[in-house]
Amino acid sequence: MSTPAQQLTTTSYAVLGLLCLRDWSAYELVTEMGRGWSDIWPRAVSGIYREPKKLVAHGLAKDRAARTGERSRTVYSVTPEGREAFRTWLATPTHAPQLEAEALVRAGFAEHGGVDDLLATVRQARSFAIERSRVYAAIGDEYRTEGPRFPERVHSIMLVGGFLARYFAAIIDWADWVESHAATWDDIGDADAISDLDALRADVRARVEANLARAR
Amino acid sequence: MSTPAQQLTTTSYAVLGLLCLRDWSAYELVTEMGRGWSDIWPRAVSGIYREPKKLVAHGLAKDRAARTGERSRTVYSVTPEGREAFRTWLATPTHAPQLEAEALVRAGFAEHGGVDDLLATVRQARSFAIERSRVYAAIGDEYRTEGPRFPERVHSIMLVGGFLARYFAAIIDWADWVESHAATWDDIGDADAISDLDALRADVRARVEANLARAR
DNA sequence: CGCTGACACTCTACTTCGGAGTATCTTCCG
DNA sequence: CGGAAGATACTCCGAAGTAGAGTGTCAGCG
Repeated sequence: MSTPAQQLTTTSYAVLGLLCLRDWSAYELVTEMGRGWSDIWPRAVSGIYREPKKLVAHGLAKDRAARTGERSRTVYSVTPEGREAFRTWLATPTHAPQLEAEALVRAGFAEHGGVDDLLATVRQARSFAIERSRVYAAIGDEYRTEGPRFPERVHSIMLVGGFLARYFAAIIDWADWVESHAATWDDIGDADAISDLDALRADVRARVEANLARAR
Repeated sequence: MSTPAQQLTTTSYAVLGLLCLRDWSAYELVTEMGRGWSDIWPRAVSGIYREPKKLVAHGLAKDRAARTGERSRTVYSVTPEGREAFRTWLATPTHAPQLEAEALVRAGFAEHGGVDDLLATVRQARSFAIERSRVYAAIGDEYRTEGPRFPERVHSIMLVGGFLARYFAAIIDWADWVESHAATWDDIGDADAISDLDALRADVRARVEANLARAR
């Protein structure tokens, strides 16, 4: 038996992780990845539909046809080999996080626009973090009223929640910091016109050094 | 003159933003994007080489051949239309940030591996944040001893630095929080075996609610 | 009852992007 | 001088995203 040509990726393992929890139809996998994982592993719908097929090709999952009325759908389940492969993957080194923050690209060239542009950008980033926090607060409420969907793995979910809460807090904190300074700026085009530049520098320096002070 | 087929992307505008600062060879653009922007807008080298050509096709930049000995290279400069297009782009709404954090995928399925796997993952994420903070501390030292490369735009750079310092702090904080809990776990396979699960929940809840308390 | 809109459910073709690899010239250092 | 590192740029192929397509189900409304 030859190795299938398509390589398994982090996305493959994320889907495999879901299959280790229960059987899912392809649509359910798409919905679950969109609802529960897109803040830390965003993937296009088409890509998610591809993954379980790859897992089947690798022998890590099995598919079966199911029906809703005359409507056909495919349900995927994990194989023992799949469980083993997932456990093995968890023991491999992790890739570094990658952040794509267009708002930061814009802030990094703020001098080419206006103060209003910068403030609008910052407020959009802030709104994003608040809205996402709102979604997770609702999930927390749901857990407390109806119980978690997978009670046996709540501790793992809390680890993710703890990260996201801190990540969104960092965005909100940053946005407020920028706004507190930029709102006083008349002219953004030249650093010479920024009267509180030293305060900006001092904040950054103190925080970077605080991070380094936590090195082991 | 027909509109070129390839659409301009955030990467296009990031490169255009650099061109607004000075002329750059393609190699210099690749180096600069890798050094100064990859923590907020990571892009493959091959993709960056493609961008200035697109800008030229759109009339936002011009290219000219240059030489080092017999070695040829291409130097790109911004056009007035390019400057205007960049200014216009800065006034458009920004896309939400996107984070791909494999460590979080792993943490989110931690119950399928061992405590050691989780701790290793968390420590790798922590090391990443410390190392990146170290790079920015060195850049800060360089700014203080040799002066910034673009003194007129230091305030914009500080805005990016302020975000990254907070982002890395969030990662370090999260890693220490996870480690403080996970190091006491014997069995990670079932939430029933997690004696400090309530502390995990309380941390997440308090932080999510603190974020919401900052809503406007 | 029939129609419509939203949802359930899935896929494909094409384009863009990333990573790995390639190649050649230039400079520096032992 | 030779080798390593840097300068300089590109190609190829697989991964991933976008846009679009299609079909069944169900609830609500005229």
